Amino acid sequence: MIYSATQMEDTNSLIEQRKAKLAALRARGIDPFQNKFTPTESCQPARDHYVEGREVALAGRITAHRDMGKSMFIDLRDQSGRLQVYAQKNVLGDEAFQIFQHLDLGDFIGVNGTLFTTKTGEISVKLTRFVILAKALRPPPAKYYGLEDTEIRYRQRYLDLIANPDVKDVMLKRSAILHEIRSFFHERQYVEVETPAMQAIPGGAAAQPFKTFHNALGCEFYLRIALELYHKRLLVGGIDKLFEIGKNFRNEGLSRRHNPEFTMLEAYCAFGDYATMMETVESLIKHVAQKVLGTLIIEFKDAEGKVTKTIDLTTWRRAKYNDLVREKGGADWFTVSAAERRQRAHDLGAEIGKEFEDFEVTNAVFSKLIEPTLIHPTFVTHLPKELVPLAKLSPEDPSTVEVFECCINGQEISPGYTEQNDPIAQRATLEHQAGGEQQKLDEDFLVALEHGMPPAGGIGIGIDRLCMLLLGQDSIRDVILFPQLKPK
RNA sequence: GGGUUGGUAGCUCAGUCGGUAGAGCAGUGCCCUUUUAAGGCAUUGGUCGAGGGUUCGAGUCCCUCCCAACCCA
Repeated sequence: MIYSATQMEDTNSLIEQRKAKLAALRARGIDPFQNKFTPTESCQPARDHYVEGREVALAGRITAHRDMGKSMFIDLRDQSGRLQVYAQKNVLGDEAFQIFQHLDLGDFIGVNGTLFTTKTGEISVKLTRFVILAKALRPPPAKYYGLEDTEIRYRQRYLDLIANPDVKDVMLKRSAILHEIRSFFHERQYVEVETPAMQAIPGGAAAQPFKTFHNALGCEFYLRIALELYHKRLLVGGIDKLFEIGKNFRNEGLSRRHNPEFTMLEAYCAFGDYATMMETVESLIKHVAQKVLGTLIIEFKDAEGKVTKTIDLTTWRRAKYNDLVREKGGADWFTVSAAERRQRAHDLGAEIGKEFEDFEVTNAVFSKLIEPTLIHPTFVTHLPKELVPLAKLSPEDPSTVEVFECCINGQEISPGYTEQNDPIAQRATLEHQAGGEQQKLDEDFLVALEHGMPPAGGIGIGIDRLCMLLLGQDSIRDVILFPQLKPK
């Protein structure tokens, strides 16, 4: 007996029991933490290439065991899937079989054996030899209920990945989405770039930054809130088509749709404009959906698996902002008085702050009453210039700008622009934004523009939100492996 | 920041009116050589999120705080 009752009597916690087993193994000269074991294949391929009697070596985690006394079944799991292993006392010998019987759920082992099919028709491995690769000192979550506790799921995501196969599937698909985005842009001869995450002046968006300090340089840095300004420097430098997928950091509250660090895609195309970028966004998302999901019809399901919402990515509507507002607020919306607009907005149910300017009243109607209804892809174009002060005016209607917001599932997925390349106009808007605080003005960026930036179209897409959309997840935390939580 | 709900065994959850903290699974021991949510018998396991209060007595009632989810801003 290597595990006597007396060895265990003072060890009543599950962790203590496992540590006692570890000590007992070591006492027998067995090191249950091996450096290497080379499997011939993974579990699923072994199953796929079934030949009765074929010798295999497999490695994985024990996720279930069924002890029959003088024989025993375990489930071995690796990333590819699960394979059953059958151990027999008369094959292994008394001592090895007893050690095998005392393995725990969660232990990693390597096995050698031959493939066979059980009476009940399950492809299995008849064990001839095994080695303990890593002993688990803590018990895994229960197998049938999975792991429900949201806090443990997010804080200890590895347990979530072990217990909940759907979670793993979402995370693997997120990886596939990123792969397909890169592949799409590479196919179109875009260059993938990397630009600084630590910036002396955080620009390109209006958001609260995180601050940090560089000891050797003796100065403060901010974590970037956008990628844009460095990308435009690269357009000046002659990199005509570029994209970056990187983390942005915004010092704001957390919610179902906000994580303080999030992944952003930005792409710029010299000699393109906002219309070029509409085509790009449409093609990109169609490409990714088709490759990763195999369909352009996205279904959102509730807990019972019932389809609650369907989004059709096959047709992409293009509509002017003012036209959408007129559809909702009346054909004469822009000809009545500002006071009348305020009254109508209120009557329609938009919340209007007392200090709202006229364009903000209209935008409250858009963002609260129109945008949430844009379920299927819609490019909203020609936004009023007050809303997007950095963008270029539309030659056909100078009260609007050459901008789009791509809305899907009732929210903005991607904004796109004809980028500002007039250094004097750019300086004016940035100086206005800085409010006279010279230290907030990115002079280096303005100097770059003065060297000449080609006309260009640009887009940004929040990757986390794109993943939520494509993978049918309602919370950003369910598409991020380690979402931000308050430290305990 | 405000509101709602929740936190009890490793996991999933009960816990009535304030009266000795429970179940299933997991674990441990015994039986069982083709099981698969294996089965049978026995059995261990608790800072009831933390702290304070009321009470003869608090998982339960009151207060403060922590963490999380959802809704709102």
